[in-house]
Amino acid sequence: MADLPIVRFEEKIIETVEKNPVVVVIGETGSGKSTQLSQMLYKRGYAKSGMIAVTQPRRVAAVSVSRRVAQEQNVRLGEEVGYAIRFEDRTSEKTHIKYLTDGVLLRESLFNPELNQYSVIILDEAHERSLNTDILLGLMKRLIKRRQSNLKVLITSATLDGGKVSRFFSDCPVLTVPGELFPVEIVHISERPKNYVEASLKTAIDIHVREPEGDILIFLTGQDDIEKLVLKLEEKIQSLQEGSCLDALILPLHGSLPPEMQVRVFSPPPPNCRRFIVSTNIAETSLTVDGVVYVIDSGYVKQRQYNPSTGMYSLEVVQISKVQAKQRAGRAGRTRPGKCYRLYPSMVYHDDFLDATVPEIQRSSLAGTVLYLKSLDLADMDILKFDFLDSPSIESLEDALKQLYLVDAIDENGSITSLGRKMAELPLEPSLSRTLLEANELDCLSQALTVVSMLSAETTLLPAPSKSSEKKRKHTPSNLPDGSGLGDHIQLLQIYEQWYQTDYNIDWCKENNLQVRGMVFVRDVRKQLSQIMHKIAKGSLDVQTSKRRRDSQQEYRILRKALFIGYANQLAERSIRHNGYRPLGFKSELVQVHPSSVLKADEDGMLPNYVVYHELIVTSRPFMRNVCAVEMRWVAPILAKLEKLNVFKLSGGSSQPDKQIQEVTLNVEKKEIATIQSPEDRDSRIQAARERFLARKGQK
DNA sequence: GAGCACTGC
Repeated sequence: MADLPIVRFEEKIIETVEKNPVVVVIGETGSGKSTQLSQMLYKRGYAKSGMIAVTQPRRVAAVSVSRRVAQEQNVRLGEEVGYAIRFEDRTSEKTHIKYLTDGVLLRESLFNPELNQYSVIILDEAHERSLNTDILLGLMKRLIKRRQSNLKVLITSATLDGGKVSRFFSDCPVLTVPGELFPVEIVHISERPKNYVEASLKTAIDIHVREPEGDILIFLTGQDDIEKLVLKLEEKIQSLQEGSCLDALILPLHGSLPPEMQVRVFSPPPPNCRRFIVSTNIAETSLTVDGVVYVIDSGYVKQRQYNPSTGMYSLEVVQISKVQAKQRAGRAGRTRPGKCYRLYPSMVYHDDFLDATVPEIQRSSLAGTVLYLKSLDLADMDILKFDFLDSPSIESLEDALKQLYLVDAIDENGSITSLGRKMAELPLEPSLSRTLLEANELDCLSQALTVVSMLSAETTLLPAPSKSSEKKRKHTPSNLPDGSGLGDHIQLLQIYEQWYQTDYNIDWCKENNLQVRGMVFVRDVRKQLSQIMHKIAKGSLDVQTSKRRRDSQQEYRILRKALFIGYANQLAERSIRHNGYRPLGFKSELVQVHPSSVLKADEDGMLPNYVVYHELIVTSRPFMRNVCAVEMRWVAPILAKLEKLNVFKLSGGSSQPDKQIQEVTLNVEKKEIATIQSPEDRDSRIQAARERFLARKGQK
C-alpha cells in the first residue's frame, strides 16, 4: 500500500467506522482518501456481504482512481476492482470495490432503492456539492435508518467544514487527515485592480522576470479574457530582452478547446522554459497540471444560475468562495513549495467572499430532480420538506412542480403519473423524456431520439468561435441543412441524418465544423436511449434515410407536435406587432429568438406566432436558444392547463406555502384568467389576431 | 443580430 498520510490513521478510521453508521473524513488533496479508504475497508472484511462503492463527481476520476487501486491490489481492472460510468460498466461478479460516478449510483438507486448490493458507500469529493452528490446525501440519510445493521456510509471532503455535514447526519464523528501539499505562500494585492487581465499580465511578467523556474497557472473567467491575456503575454515576452530570462510557452486552457489542445498542458515543458497556463476553473478540479509553482487568482468565476420566477438561466461573473480560493492556491503546492498571488485584498477575501460556493442545487432548475425523487416513492415524502444539506428555495421547488404538471409527469395533486414514472427512467431532462414518449405515440420515435440526443450534447457540437476565427467563418458559409425554416430542432435532426448517411464519417464532421467528440457522444446517447425505449417502442428506432422518406414536411410536423407536448413548460407567444416573444407561465418578460437560430420568418419578416424553446438564457439580453415552430391549434389545451394550475395543490397541500411566493409564480396565470374566460375564448382571440395578421399581409 | 464556466445520467 502506498505511503500516504491516511495510512497512519487506519486503526482510528476502522474503529470509528465500526462504531458508527456514518463517518465524515476530511482530507486535503494528497491525503490518499480516494484510493486508500476503500482498500482499508476491504482488508477488514467490509466487502463480505456486498460491494464497497466509491462515488466520484467526474467520469475521468472514477476511471483513473479505480485503475490505481487495481494496480495497488495487483488485480485486473474490471475484476475485483472495477468502475461504472455512463456507457461503460467495467465490473463483474468478482468485483468488491466499485468506483462510479454519483450519477450512476443515483440511477442504480432508482431500480434498487435499498442499494442492497453495497455494504459500504463512500461519497468522495462531497465538498464540491454537485447536484448529484447533494441528492445522494439526502438519500443516504434516509437509507442509513433503514439499513442501520448492514450499511456504512463515509463522506469525504477536502475542506474543513465537516461540522455542517456531521450535524446533518445527527452529529456523526469527523476524522481529519492531513494532506500532502507543500506550503503555499499567499500574497494579496492591496487594491482590487480595475482590469484583472492587465493585472494578471503584470503579475505574470513580474514572476517571470524575478522568480526562479516553475510554471505559472492563471485563473480567469472565460475564453474571451483568456485569449486576450495570451496575446498580451506573447507580445510582452517578445519585447523582453532575449536571454534575460527563461524561455516562455503560453498555453490557453478551457473547455471548448479541442482535446488535442487541452492535452498540451500534460506534456512537460522543454528545458529552460517556463509555461504560462491561462485557464478557466477547469484547472481548479477537473484537470491537474504538473509543474505549477505559481498561481495567479483573479478571484472571479463564471457561474450559471437559474431564476425560477422567470425560467431563465444566466451566466454571470461572480466572486469565488473561500473554498475555491483555497483550492486554486493549492494548485501551486503539488510538487514543491509555491506561491499564490491573489488579485484582491485580504480584507475582501475575509469579509466579502462566501465561505463555500453556492451549491448547484440552489442554482439549477429542479424539474428533473423532483421527478426523480417522486419516482422513488419514499415513505412520508413531502417534496417541499425533503431533507437536503442545503435546501433549495420553495420557489424553485414549486417551479419544478409546475413544470412537471405541464408535461403530465405529475397530476394536479402532485402525485407522480404512470407517464412520469416512465419519464424518470430516461436519462434526460423531463421535457425531453416527455417528447420521446409522445413521439412513440405519434410514430416519430426515431426522429425524436435523434433530436433529443443532439440536444444532450448541443453545446459541445459547434466549436465555440473565437474572435480570430470569426472572419474565416463568415467567408465559408456552412453547408449544413437549415431546418427547413422550422427551427433548430429540425436542423439538429437533419444534421445527424446527414452524418448517418456518411456512415458516421469523422472527416465529414471536421469538414462541417462539428466537434467530433460531441457527435460521437450524441451517437452513444442515442444508442443508450434506444436500448431503454426498446421495451416500449411502437415503431422503428433506427435512423431514417431520405430514401424511405415520402413527405418530410408531414414528418417534421408530427415531430414538432411531439416536441410541443414535451416542451409544454417552455412555450412562448409572439407579440402581435414585432418578433419579441413572451414565455407563457412565467413572470412576463420579453425575449428574443437567439440570432444563431435557423428559424425563418415569413415574407413579411414575421416569425411564427408560437414557438417552444429549449432554453432561456440571459446574456446581453434574454434569448431563447433552440426554438421550434409550433401550430396555433395545438396551444389551447396548454393554456387551459396553465389557467387551472394550483401550486398549492401540486405541492400536496400538506404544507402552507408562503402566500407571497405563490402570488408571484401565479402572476401570469391570474392575468390570463382576468382577460379571458375559457380556452375557447382564448382560441377565438388567437383566431382574431391571426385574421388581422393575414389581412395586413393581404394589403401588402 | 450574438458570443457560453464546468460537470453528469
